[in-house]
Amino acid sequence: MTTDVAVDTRTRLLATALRLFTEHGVEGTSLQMIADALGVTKAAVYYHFKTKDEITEAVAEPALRELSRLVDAASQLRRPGARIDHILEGIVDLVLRNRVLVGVLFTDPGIGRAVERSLHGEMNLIGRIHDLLCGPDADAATMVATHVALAGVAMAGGSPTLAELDDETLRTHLLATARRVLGRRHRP
Amino acid sequence: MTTDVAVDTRTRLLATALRLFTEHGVEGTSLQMIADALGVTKAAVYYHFKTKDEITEAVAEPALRELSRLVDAASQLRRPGARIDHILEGIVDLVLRNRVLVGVLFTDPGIGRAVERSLHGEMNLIGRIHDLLCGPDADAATMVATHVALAGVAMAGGSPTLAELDDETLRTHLLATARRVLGRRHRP
DNA sequence: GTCTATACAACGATAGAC
DNA sequence: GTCTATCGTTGTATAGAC
Repeated sequence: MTTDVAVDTRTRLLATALRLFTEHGVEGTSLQMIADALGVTKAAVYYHFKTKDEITEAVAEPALRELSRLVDAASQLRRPGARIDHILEGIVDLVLRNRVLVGVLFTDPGIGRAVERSLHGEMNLIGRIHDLLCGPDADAATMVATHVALAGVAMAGGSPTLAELDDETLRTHLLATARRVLGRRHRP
Repeated sequence: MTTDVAVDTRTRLLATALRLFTEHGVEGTSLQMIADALGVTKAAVYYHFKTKDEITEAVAEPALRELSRLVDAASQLRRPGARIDHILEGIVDLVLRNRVLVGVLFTDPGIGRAVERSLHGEMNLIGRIHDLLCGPDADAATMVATHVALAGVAMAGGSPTLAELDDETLRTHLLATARRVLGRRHRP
C-alpha cells in the first residue's frame, strides 16, 4: 500500500519540478537541483520516477487528461456548431487555468517533446481536436485557420507579454479572436 | 585571416548541425554526433564554436537577421497600414522559406532558448514587431489578436500536419488568416 | 516501501601539444 | 586547425540500510 508520506513526496516533487522548470527551464533543471530543493538524494527522486522524461510527463499530465476529457465530451454533442463552441471555450478555459504550465510548455524547450508524445501519440489529441474543429475532409483554408487558432490561443495564453492581463479580459479576447479566425459569429 | 578551409568547415558544421537537429532534436544531438558526422574530434568542433548554444544560435541566425531587416524596412514606411501589410507578408514569406528551421524552432526544445534571447534580448524583435503591428498604446483586444496571429502563423508554418501543403497554398491561407485575425480586409 | 551510498558511461567544456 | 587528455556534471542504474 502506498503510504501518505510517499504520496506527499511525489506531490511535492512535482510541484517543485514545475517551479524549477518555470525558473530555469526543463533543460536547465537537473535531477540534482530537484533533489536538493526537496532535501533528498538524487536517487530518491529516481525512486519515484524512473527517468527525467517521466517527471516532465507527470508535470503536464493533469492538464493533458483534462484536455482529453474535454474532447470526449465535445465528441458526444450532436450539432457540429455546438461541438466547436464547446471545445473552443473549453480550451481557452483550460489554457487560462494553466497559464504558468502552458507558458513553460510552449516557450520552454524540453517539456515539448514529452507533451508531443501525448498530443500526437497514444491519445492523439491534436488529431482528434483537428477532426472535431474542421471535420475529416476539410479544405486547406479551414485546416490552416484551425492550426492558427489553436496554436495562437495556446501560445498567447502562455505569453509573458500578456501575463499582465487578468483572466477574464484574456478569456474574452482569446475567445473572440479564435471565433473570428474560425469564421464563427460573435456569440450573443 | 580566415582561410577558405575554415569557412568551409564552419559552413559544413552548421549544415550538419541543422540536419541532425531536425532528425534528433537539439537535446538529442551531442557534440560528439556532430563531430563524428564531420569526421573530426569533439574538440575540433569547439575550435569553431565556444559553446553548444553558440551553434544553435548560429543555425538560427540567418533567419533572425532577415527578420530584423524586415522590421527595419517596415519601420520606414509612412502609412501604418502599409507597415502592417509589409511585415505580415514578410513574416509569412520568411516562415515559408524556412519551414524546416521554423519547425525545429517551435516544436523542438533547445533551440527555443537560444532564439528567445534574440527575440526578446538585444534585438528585441518581438517587442518591435508588436509595436509595429498594434502601435504603442493598443487595447487588450488588439494585443491578443496580434499575439494569436504571430504565434499562429509561425507554428502553423512549421507544423508537420501542414507539411503536405505546397508553399503557394500555405502562403495564401496563412496570409488570409492572419489578415482576418488582425481585422484587415482581404487584399485585392 | 522509502531512502542513502555509490558507481558508471556520456555529456559539455577546457588546456595544451603538434 | 586539429588533436589527446582530462575535468566536473549529468542522467541512469544497482545494492543495501531502515
